[in-house]
Amino acid sequence: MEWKFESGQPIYTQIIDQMSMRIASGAYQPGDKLPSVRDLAMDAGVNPNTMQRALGELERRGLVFTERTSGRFVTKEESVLRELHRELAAGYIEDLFHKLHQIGMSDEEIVRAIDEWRQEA
Amino acid sequence: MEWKFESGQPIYTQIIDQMSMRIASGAYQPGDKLPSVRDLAMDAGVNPNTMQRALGELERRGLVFTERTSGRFVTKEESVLRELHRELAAGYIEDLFHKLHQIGMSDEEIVRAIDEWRQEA
Amino acid sequence: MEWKFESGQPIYTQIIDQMSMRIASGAYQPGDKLPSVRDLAMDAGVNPNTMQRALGELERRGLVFTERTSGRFVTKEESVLRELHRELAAGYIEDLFHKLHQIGMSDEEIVRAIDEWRQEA
Amino acid sequence: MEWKFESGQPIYTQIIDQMSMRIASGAYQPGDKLPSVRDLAMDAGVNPNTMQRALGELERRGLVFTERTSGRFVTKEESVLRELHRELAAGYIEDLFHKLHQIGMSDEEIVRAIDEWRQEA
DNA sequence: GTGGTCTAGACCACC
DNA sequence: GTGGTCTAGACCACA
Repeated sequence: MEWKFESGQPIYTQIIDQMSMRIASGAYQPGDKLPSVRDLAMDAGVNPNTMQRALGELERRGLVFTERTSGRFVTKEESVLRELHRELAAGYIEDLFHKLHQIGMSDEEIVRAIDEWRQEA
Repeated sequence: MEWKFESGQPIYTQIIDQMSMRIASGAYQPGDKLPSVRDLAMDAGVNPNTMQRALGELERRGLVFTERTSGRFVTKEESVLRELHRELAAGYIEDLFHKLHQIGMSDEEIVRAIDEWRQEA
Repeated sequence: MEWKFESGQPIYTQIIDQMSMRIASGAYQPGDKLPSVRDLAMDAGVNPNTMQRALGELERRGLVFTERTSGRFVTKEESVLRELHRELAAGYIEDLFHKLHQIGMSDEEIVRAIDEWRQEA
Repeated sequence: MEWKFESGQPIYTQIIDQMSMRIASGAYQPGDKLPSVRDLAMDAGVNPNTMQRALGELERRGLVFTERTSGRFVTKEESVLRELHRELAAGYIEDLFHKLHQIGMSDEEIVRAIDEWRQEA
């Protein structure tokens, strides 16, 4: 499991995104215990406070929950996980359309390009 | 115009991608003269050699051409630009499918998600 | 049993309030022997003199009484306990109305809010 | 305007509560510019980070909004302010019932005590 | 000047 | 050991 950060965006939001991805992809399964804040922070090479902030936000979103003295766990709520999938997909799709709009493609051209790509692949 | 680099991938390939994007988006128009290697390198905060290498590759791909005495220019060949668009679009589309496959979506689900997203937006 | 003090108010009055609450709530039952001044003071983390002063006031109010040789005891006088309840209740109710007046609610609105709260809960 | 903190509860939550109270009471009017994070922090005698955290939460709740370089302002959304009043009132009322339950009063006795208190006052 | 982010390091309560 | 909170101090982008 690797961390990859790019400049120009807060690290804690990038952690949120990458942790969300890991949960959505099943790298962390529902009910799994996450590594401790300190371990995650060391692994990502960031300050524990920064990791804590990201995890706090993930908790606020319902993706993880905390048991005071034993650790953090991935939620088992299916509805939350379904919504996570929906939001991630919407985000990535929006990114795609945004980038392709930038190079002058219309929605119709994009849809056509997707169809063509699928036939090739 | 800003440069954004992420760790974990060679800088010069990232420069190639971003320069390609600028040409495809029209930020650099066909026939435009590019800034000097030294200026581009300073602007991007990279070593001139790195920028040189990236520009060499862009030239190999036909996106830019050099006139010995006066500098580098964006190609005016429409076929090259069309192909650039096609390749960029294919790359982004592939990225999208890759990410969504990672979170367990099938091709059909992805296509459906795109349709839903377009209706919402 | 925990002690909680806030700045901005004399400690000994806060002790009086919290001891009153314990008696009213039955944490200390009528006739119960109280811990020694020294133990109470240590437990609360205050100077024995401060605790002594608070206990003196509780005695003046009739909530506790002293038997020279054996210690301090919670009163068994029902009338005193009834009055204690009445005063505590009045104090808390006054607090509530004070706070809600501060945010601009009239007596009628407060009563209505209480009714609504009880229906929800 | 004074700050009062009690031990046993995180400072940042107490700041949230007290700032909410100030907004609800009109001490800060809708649209008012708040003092800067640093000024508020100095005034409250806490670290700027702690104040920042509290203000961030107030923003998440919609009570204040930020204009990047000019400061933070109290929301003008009436619905948010109405909801704030409702929540504050509910919280205080719940506190009252909780405390009075602790000293053995039933809901009916509490309501009766409130009526009696209002007649006396 | 403003808000926003990040690090380093400390202390706490809980079990 | 766990998460949670707090401080001190730094740097950034923006205008």
